[in-house]
Amino acid sequence: MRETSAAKACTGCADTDPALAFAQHDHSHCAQALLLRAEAVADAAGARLTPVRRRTLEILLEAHRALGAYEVLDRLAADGFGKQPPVAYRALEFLVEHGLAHRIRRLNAFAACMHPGEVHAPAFLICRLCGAVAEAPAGPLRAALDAKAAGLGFVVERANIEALGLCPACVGKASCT
Amino acid sequence: MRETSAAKACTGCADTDPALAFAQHDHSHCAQALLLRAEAVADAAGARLTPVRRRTLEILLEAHRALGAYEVLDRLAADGFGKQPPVAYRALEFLVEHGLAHRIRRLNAFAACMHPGEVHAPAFLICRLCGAVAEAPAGPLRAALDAKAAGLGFVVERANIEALGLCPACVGKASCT
DNA sequence: TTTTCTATGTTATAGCATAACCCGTCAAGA
DNA sequence: TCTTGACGGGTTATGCTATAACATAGAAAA
Repeated sequence: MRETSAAKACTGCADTDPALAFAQHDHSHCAQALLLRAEAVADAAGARLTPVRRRTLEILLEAHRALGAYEVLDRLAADGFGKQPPVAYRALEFLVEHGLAHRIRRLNAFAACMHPGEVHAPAFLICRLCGAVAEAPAGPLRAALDAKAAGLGFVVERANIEALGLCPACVGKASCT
Repeated sequence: MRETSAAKACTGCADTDPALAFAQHDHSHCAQALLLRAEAVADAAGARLTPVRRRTLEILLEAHRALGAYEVLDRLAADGFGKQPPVAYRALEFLVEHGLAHRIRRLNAFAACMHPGEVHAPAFLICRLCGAVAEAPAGPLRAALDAKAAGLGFVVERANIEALGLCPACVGKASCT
């Protein structure tokens, strides 16, 4: 278990200090809270958070990092769900559609959303050394993008903003390169 | 040929009016100019724009849209180059590394860079109906992203900003949906 | 209850990307 | 001149990512 060893108090991955995005912490209770929020979000949308879907979200939350679809699939299969790719892809698609997870294209991977329910345009910060992924609020960025696009007559519906670089923990290690 | 039918004057895809990003135009001479610029860029970097690499760039320029690696490969093979995936991927990787082309992850595709040599952080506007891709300057966005990341102790090295939506030509068609 | 729609599972296949190896070319140094 | 090493480009083979198409079961609506 990656995350249980860190005793650092978790003030909530979900909705408080973004500076904790890269901090190691025990987030089991944030995960709990996020699951509850997910139920509410799905309910509000008239969608059903079925067992596979719920378990898929749990898997993403437990991993606390971005997982490939096939990694998710393996864990679903181990839990007695179907073991063919569409099982994972469908569940993940559902989560992404309802804003409960995000797809990180640079990694061909998926990560649980840390702010479900809120309207948000996230930017992802991906550490190229340790693979950690943080979800940073990008409202202003998104607004700027929309404005820029509007100037060209383009209407933005969805946007991916993904940055590759070094996280706080790795930025030191890499400097000796 | 997609682009030769449009008689609209091309004031230069490369370096002038971004409003032409989505305009159909005969860009054969911009392509010529971009190839020259590419030679200069490669030369300045001490890299060699070999026949395969040059031809790959030409292919992207001729297509005037994003091409999958296998599409590029087919055309390379037709021109007598190797016909195995690594041939295309290596050439494309070279072009991307030297800022002569961009990888558009949302499409698993590659497109020629319209502003080679300039330091630029492009944002891509992808039309979900016609598939057109425009490269919009995103300097301010990138600056904002860097600042946001810095606040979290993250150092951005590369960023992808990709927007999915409707281009000027398609925004009308879609309104009746 | 019957119908209908949604969800889950399957098989099969398509599409994207890279590892590992071989060989030829070219330039620098022995 | 010969050798050596870096680089480029070609190959075979394989792995990873994603979706199409179809079958079945269960929930919701009529």
